[in-house]
Amino acid sequence: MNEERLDRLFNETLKLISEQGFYSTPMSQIAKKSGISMGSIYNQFENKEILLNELYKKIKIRFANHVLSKINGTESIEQQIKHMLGSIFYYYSEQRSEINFIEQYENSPLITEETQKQLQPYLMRVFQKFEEGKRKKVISQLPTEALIAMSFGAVSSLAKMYVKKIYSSRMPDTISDVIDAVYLMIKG
Amino acid sequence: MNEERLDRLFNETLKLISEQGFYSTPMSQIAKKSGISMGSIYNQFENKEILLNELYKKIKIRFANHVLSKINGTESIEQQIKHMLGSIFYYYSEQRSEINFIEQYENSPLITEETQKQLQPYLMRVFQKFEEGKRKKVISQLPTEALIAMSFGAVSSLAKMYVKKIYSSRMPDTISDVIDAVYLMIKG
Amino acid sequence: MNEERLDRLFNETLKLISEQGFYSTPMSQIAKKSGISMGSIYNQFENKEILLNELYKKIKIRFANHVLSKINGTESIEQQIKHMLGSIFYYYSEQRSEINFIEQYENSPLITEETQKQLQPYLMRVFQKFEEGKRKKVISQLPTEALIAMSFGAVSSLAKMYVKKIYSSRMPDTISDVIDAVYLMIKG
Amino acid sequence: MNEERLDRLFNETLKLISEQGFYSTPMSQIAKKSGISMGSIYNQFENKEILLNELYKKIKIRFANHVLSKINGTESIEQQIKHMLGSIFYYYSEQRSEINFIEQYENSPLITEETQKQLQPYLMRVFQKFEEGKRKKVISQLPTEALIAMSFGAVSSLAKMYVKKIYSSRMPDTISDVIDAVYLMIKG
DNA sequence: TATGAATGAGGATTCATTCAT
DNA sequence: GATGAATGAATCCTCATTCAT
Repeated sequence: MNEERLDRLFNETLKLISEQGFYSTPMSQIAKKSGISMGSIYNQFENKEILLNELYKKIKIRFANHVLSKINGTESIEQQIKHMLGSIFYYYSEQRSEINFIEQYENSPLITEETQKQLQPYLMRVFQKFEEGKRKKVISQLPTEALIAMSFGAVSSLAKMYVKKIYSSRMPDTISDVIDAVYLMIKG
Repeated sequence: MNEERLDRLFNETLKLISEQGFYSTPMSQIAKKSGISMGSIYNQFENKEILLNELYKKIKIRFANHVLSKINGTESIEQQIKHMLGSIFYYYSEQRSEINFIEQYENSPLITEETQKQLQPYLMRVFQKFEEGKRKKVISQLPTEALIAMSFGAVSSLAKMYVKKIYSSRMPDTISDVIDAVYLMIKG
Repeated sequence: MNEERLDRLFNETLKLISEQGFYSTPMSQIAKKSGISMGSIYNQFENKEILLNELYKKIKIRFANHVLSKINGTESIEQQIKHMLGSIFYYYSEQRSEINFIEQYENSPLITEETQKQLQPYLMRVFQKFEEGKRKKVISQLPTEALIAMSFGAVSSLAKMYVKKIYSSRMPDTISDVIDAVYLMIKG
Repeated sequence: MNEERLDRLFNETLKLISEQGFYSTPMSQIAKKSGISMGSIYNQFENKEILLNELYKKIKIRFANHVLSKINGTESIEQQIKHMLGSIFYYYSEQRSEINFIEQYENSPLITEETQKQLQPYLMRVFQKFEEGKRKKVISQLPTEALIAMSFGAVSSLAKMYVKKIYSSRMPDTISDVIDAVYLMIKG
């Protein structure tokens, strides 16, 4: 299957599943929407579960790269971490299909230890950045994983709430305030 | 259906679904495990979706009550909020089936605006407590929903990570440190 | 599933498969013809393979009982064996569906050692009858299994050929001659 | 398609089907194992059924020639017939794949009258040999087809039983005894 | 009200066959 | 000729739901 077809398959699958859920999206519908026959899909992916797993990895890596793109600079650690948090917020707010898919998948029995492990390398650079911050004493000495979980969890929850409009629409004005607050938490 | 049977039904459903997921848990299995016939289940709940929705509400309310039980005291706002955060951490760490079910449900197409609204009253008291903090200037003036989302998001992410053992097992020692850090974030 | 329905299912399955073969007979057709829904069939039999296996055992036992019914008498060993051979000939000639099914099954990868073993007890009495003949010196001292295989193989081949009409239709006249000939073989 | 490729195709097909059965052996697997592309197979054989039919005829003829090779001699009719029976026994015992394929095919709905007729010429010489025996009064006056069916059926059943090891392993010692016994049957 | 056998629409998957290269 | 990716009809099987007892 050439790249163009594969892309189409992934994109349509993502769209359908984020709208309808895994189990309300039959393979036949994926085939129809993407214009790829079921036979070809099964030629490429052993079964539905594997298709979804591959899609998950692809999207998760794309997300990781988006966040990582903010930590290449020569800025201060504080600026780099705040940029990361900002791009997480952005991704959660804007890339609704991707985030919806990721959260469905991560809370389903489909996810495996194995898959999680395969994605670890992509998180390594984030990890190292926080460790660097700890060494330089610009952030708290709490366990690194804790700092990452707390800050990423805070920002993503915020963004999800924002999108759900439970919280009307004043958010954009306060994003940088909010990220400053989150940074206070990890600064200690 | 008497209360004892209903409880049994809910408990077994929760257990099965948290282990296998919604779509890998047939009604027939629920009937068998709970010792309630399928006829009786359908007599009580129009269909599977409604059964799950009722179970979701029941569990979510139980969770809310657990957290709310911490804000009845005469302690300082800070103490009360820290207790809430602590009980969220506890719940996420210990009540695995409940949390797993909740997260599956909230990330599935089964959840509806309607259901979310029905649960709003239970969050009202949390909301009021944060508002009180803002009035008394002991916490930040950021939007209340933002403060709640950030702090609850930080603690729950932390707890989930802790459980997954990505973060080995030193966590219990640092829970209060971590909660202190989260409080810094909302204190502003 | 009550006995009447089960009988209907077995009979229609037998008929369809002997006409069309295993793999050209979908479960849906079996369901339709027998008037039993697919759900009910799968409620009773885990899968198609198991349904066919059960049918095979049932038919094979019926066949065995038909043959065994001839060796209860007080006649001479020779008479009893000749009667058995006659009833094999009859069965192969008349019960076309049963024989066709049995031969399809025994030459397919569906048959298992296990199934063969389960049917052994039904052949025991035949075995003992031949052993008795050997003890009484009325038949050859060749291995008992060989005597059975040879004589049953001869008669069944004969019957199959007869049915296929390769051999026109004079057979009925000579059945007893033929059985006498077969008996010569085992008499030694 | 050159002869070498065709041979490879037939051999691999035979092997696969004798191990897995017709319907558990996809064309794609045959293509892969034989190293012949599906396109080439379909270029040579209109469809799967025709491929199998051609293979059947090829194997059946090979078997027939093996048996016929025993009746060219100048030996007595008795010796020639016994040699044929011996070679049938040998073939059934040793050429497991071929025999398995033949029996699967002959008991499936794939076999046609037409195919059977095409193979008749190969049996003609066997037929004539038995007729000669009848004329010379060295064997029974039963219908020739009956004599052939009985004797071939007896020997092949014996060999199949022997292979299945139901009958442990003493057989080789007694083959000639057994063939003598079979000859008694046709001698009358 | 409780039961659970019966139903059949719906979905995942397979595989013979085609055809553009 | 040779290739093998692409096709989609056909099949097995599942499971939410019903209803006679």
